[in-house]
Amino acid sequence: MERADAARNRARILEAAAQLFAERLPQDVTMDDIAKKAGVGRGTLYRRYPDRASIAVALLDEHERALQERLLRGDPPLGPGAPPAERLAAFYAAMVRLLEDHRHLVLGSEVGRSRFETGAYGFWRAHVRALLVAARTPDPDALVDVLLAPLAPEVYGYQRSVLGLAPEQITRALAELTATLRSGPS
Amino acid sequence: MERADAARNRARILEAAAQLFAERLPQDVTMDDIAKKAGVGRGTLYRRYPDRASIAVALLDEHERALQERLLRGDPPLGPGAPPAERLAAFYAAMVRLLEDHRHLVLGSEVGRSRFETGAYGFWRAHVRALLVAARTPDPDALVDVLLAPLAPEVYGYQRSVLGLAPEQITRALAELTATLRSGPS
DNA sequence: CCTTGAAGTGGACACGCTGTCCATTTCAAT
DNA sequence: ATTGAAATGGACAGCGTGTCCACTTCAAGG
Repeated sequence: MERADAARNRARILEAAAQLFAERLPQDVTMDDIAKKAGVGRGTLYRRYPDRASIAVALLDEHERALQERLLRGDPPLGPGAPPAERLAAFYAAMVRLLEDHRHLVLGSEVGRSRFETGAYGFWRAHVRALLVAARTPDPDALVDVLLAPLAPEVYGYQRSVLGLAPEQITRALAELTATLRSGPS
Repeated sequence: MERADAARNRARILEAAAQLFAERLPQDVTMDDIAKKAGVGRGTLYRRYPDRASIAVALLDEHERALQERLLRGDPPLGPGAPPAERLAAFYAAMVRLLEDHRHLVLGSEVGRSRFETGAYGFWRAHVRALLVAARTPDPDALVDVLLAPLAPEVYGYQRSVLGLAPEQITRALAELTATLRSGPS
């Protein structure tokens, strides 16, 4: 069980980190900033979260879980039941939504480590790979990361912030990629 | 004009950096390492190259120029003349080749800054965008970065090093994406 | 060949961030 | 109230960065 002071500090840390991530670029938020803002010592911070990424992951966790749950057991086309190409399109749309709602957190969760090492990536990968297999795509293992690449937070951030594209435009462009599945084995 | 000692040191720096990038992960190569190995002071190094990325870019420059030249004026399908979908496939194949041959350099060229800021990305972007326009794809601006995303060095590195995929597999998977162009406006 | 000043050099320095360590404090179970 | 295990927080060492400037080297002109 978690001690009272521990729980209090955990909450403080997460709240402080959320604020800082919202107002600054993730790489400009230092562990010291977070500790200071949370009113907590360095050691306390490091005890739970070894780096920025793990804090962002903690903040993002519930949102990602919710989507993972819907992918596994939700209604079609996001959940099981629809044809693979449509499920992929629905997945893209949902991910764009997730990226849009938590852009800075997602960016923060990848500072330092590469996105492939995170648990979430493994889940998205397994999901899309299953869709590829269901669609009888040749060599799903090679295609899956290719199809996930456009969802990298930096790509999305570039499209939104620098190019000024609307989320719907991006979703539509991603939908074009599902032609890959629709056209069947080549 | 460049002074003799300046030219000598420039050569030393590039050679030292090339060796270090080859034997170590780019983020583990420090400016100090490069200066030390080149037998040059910190100040001298920073005078020409403000960061690691600019050194990697310098090393990569001629290879990227060569491909850019072939895209503009080479034979089809890489150069002008072939249908857009085939030119895109050829571009993918050439990029895989470039990534394979200079993987560590490409990775090094993106340490710190995001890949979208490099001059090279702008060129690849313009090229693919022109192909999309030629194929009468709706909203080329949204699709172009999506199609370039799988060529991010981290993605390629992950597929090669962690998953153990062969370059040909990756090229083939990328070729599937060109279905997006072949299927015509939706 | 010598002078000259501009270009180039290199290493010391200050700074900021990271991650660890441990003496002290706080908690909750008895 | 006691107690020891858990938690805390700030000091500390280490490392990499980027800057600064006294010194050196170059090459052009007399």
